[in-house]
Amino acid sequence: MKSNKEEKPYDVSRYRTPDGYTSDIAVFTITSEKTKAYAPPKMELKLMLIKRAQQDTEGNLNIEPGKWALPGGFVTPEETAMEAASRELEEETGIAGIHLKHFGVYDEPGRDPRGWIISNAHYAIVPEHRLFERKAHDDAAEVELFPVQDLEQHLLAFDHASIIRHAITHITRDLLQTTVAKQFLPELFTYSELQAVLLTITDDKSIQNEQAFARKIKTLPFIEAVEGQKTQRTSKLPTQLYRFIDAEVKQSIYTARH
Amino acid sequence: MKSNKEEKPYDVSRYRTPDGYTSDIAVFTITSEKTKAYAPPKMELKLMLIKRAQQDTEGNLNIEPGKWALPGGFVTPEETAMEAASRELEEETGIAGIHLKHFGVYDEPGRDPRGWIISNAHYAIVPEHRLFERKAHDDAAEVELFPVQDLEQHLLAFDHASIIRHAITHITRDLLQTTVAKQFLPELFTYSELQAVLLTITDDKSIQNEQAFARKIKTLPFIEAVEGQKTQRTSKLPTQLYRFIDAEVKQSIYTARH
DNA sequence: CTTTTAATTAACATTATGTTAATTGTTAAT
DNA sequence: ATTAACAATTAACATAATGTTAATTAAAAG
Repeated sequence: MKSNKEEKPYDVSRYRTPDGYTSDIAVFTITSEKTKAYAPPKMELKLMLIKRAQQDTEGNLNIEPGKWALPGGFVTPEETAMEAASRELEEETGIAGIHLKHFGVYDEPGRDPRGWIISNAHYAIVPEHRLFERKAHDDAAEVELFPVQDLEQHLLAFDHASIIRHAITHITRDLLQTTVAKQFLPELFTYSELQAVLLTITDDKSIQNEQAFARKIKTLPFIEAVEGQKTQRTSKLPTQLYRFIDAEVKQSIYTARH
Repeated sequence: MKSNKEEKPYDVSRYRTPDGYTSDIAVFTITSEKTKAYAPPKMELKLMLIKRAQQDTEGNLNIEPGKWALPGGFVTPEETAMEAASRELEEETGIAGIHLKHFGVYDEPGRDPRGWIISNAHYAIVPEHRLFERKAHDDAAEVELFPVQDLEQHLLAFDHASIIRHAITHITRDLLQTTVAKQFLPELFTYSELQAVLLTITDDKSIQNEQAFARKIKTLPFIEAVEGQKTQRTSKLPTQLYRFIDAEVKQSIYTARH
């Protein structure tokens, strides 16, 4: 904030102020399908949306009814938008303590017919198994997981189509350029499980190639093999387990291979 | 926004609303110092800050006077925060049409003593030569460029110390992982000029090494050599000029070298 | 004519990758 | 007991990229 010429100190009443500040959440999960025993799973990235009801619980007509929308709600003055996201997510789905990341603000005039409402958007990563906790809580809205590919065809509320496109762009970039893939995986995982996560959002040849990827994972500075820990969940042959370690990742496009 | 149980449609008056929505801008420039003729310049990344006045032009006491702060101001309902950033930047410095990027929102309760004020933060890149246009406009506040290293020691307004740390983190990452370095350079540039820009924020060995970097630039898919275009501004030997081309850059930490 | 210097090229050992093939350890069927 | 199946792992090797050191080039400046 600069000291604006028209500004009187401590008096903000002269400005028109926003009619609301909301927090929206793009909830991603990866569903795993076991095609058979002792084989790596097929994975698919999905986004959770809720269907807006015709009317709220007080019987009032709802805005944008019947359309699919991101979960979210109004932020209160006692919390940050990220705290609100966490709270809303728990109210909506019963899931607490999950990974959240801010990725954008939506403040285009007219984006919300109710007034000047600013949306602070986050994406969340929920491991598939934690979604089972959800069932008990979905008392209100219709909730559904959509594969990220076929989202375009659905009728979305407000400017959520645009927000969702950005969310997918951001999570895709973060999966490739940060260690956030960790959030989709168990503490210990095999090379093929990590590979399956990455292949939900990329067709990179070096990641598709099993031999190359299995060789590469051993040299990554932010992943370590866990001595003596093996699993048979992806193959009959007991397979090495890995874990992410805290290591700064800063990769330059000017030194990387292309 | 979900259809909250307590929500009446089209009636937002029941919620407490923010007292203000501001747009702040971390204005970066790289200053070039020519140590001698026919040699690459020494470059340094700097951040522009303004010193908050004791009182505004109406003679009222100002808030957080004497502290250094990011330029910025209140967003109006007819514009986005980015448009406000662009407008404020022009009002403040007379510079129009420069590169802006959103990097965060600051909404911690109590961050601004004037009330519930949400800051939407951007960084801006201004080529050094465009700062000369500034002189005429700095009618009001004291403006100064600070090397990004020694910012910690200055007294900063509000939570701007924190915002500035994030701004530096983001521009550093973007310089290495996107082609935004383009914004600091002329249309055509030599390998040593690009190298000098990158070395303002990294000590990566492969970028420091001249031979390696000069060899590498020729293979980067997002940069092309401009046929027959050479310059002598960095050396006596006429030097090849390059330009950025539009090419999607998506680099994975799982395939890159470490 | 000589020195100076950034850019460029050369050379070569080292390391990483792409690719194809073989080996391993286990399950499950015969 | 033997064998087929198969994901993981290792091996092998040609190709490509990188790190490093050194030589060459072209122009300026004395």
